[in-house]
Amino acid sequence: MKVMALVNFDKINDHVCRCHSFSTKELDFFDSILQYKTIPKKSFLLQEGEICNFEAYVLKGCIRTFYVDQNGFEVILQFVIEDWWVSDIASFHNQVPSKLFIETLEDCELLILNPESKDRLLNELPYFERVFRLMVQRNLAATQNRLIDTISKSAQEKYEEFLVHYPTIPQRVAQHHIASYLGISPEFLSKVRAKMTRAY
Amino acid sequence: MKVMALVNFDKINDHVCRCHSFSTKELDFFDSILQYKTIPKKSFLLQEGEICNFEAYVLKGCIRTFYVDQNGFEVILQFVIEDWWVSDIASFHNQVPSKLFIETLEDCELLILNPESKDRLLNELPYFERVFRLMVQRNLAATQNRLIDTISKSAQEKYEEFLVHYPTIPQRVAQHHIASYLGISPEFLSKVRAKMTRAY
DNA sequence: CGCGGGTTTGATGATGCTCAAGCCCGGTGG
DNA sequence: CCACCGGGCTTGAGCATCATCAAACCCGCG
Repeated sequence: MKVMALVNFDKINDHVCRCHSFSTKELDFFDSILQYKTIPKKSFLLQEGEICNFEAYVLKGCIRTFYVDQNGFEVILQFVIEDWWVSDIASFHNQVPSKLFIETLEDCELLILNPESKDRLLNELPYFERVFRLMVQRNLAATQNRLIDTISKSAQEKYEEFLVHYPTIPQRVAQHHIASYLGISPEFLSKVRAKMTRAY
Repeated sequence: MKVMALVNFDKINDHVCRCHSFSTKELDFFDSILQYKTIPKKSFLLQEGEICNFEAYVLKGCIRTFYVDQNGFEVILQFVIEDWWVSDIASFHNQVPSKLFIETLEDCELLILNPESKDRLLNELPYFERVFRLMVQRNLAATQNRLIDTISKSAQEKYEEFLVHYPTIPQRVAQHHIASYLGISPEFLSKVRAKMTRAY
């Protein structure tokens, strides 16, 4: 209980209140259901074949979710940083084995929901359905935009787009991870960058 | 009222009951809110810049949603056929101008929800929140899978994947539309197909 | 100081695009 | 019934983009 008092719920409470204005009492209940956890960097929160049993809100840190294709190549789906959620929703909700890996890139502080606590939350406070639907909707919109960029833009355009959209990420993650996210080889990203600086 | 009696709601009722088992009475209310509409082929349900004011369940027909990039190239996001929903969710929910086009490829029969009727539905029958969340989740999972394929597979692999995943679509839509969906040029898709048949 | 991961650079080659021409086929008008 | 038209599909030549492989470099760390 003392430990709980050390956790700052302001950010996540603000976060959910952007979807629906909850009362202090409701927020207290919500907070009481969350499980605070710290994870060192380079840890796997989830590996392929496991059933994802969490939805985690990132208080601090940086995480990547990625898929490994049949040739052993990693495709990074998302970088997740402060004020975002991370999970494999398909695996979590259908309780089926995941096809994804989820790995911390920095030491992380998380607030975690597991399937039981999420059920409890939704039964108690049905308006949270909306919070999660909006979360998924935002994710879908972002993924659609990324799909369009992946299809219709050149490597350089994709990288420039990435820089304006996620200006803080390049300082936090390795360059070959960004290449993997963009769907290009690390060597080619290096050449693109060289060309961009040469062009002042 | 006579007209309504002609519309067959069985399919859409089955559809929503896969998410939550609703009573006959609840389903009747749901059906009464839906608006039946027929649309001839080659019509636009939505054009870039408009605010999307519908979520449509496809009773019959085939629809494409696509984006036009800065060079005027179309990128097809989805083919939507019977028993699927079509909308620009981002535009619909946030009431912001859409970046998408939605066009019928065949004569269509639709069941339509507009923002007011959807609100009414969700207030009356909160469990429908879940129906729509699952709908978005499925869409997200599909889009993620497609993103992975787009990044990690060759043109031929993507086409083969498309054939197994959507076996009925090639008979219904033009080949250059499939190329646009796969993110390859129509000429190259033609060559891929030629190569595949040559290899028996 | 040497090791090792990450990045850079260059040479070579594959994948897939562009452009242009020809073909197939259904629809239309004479 | 045929000639013509037009949209979509195919085919080929040449080319841009980007991957692959190998070597060198950079730099933090033990």
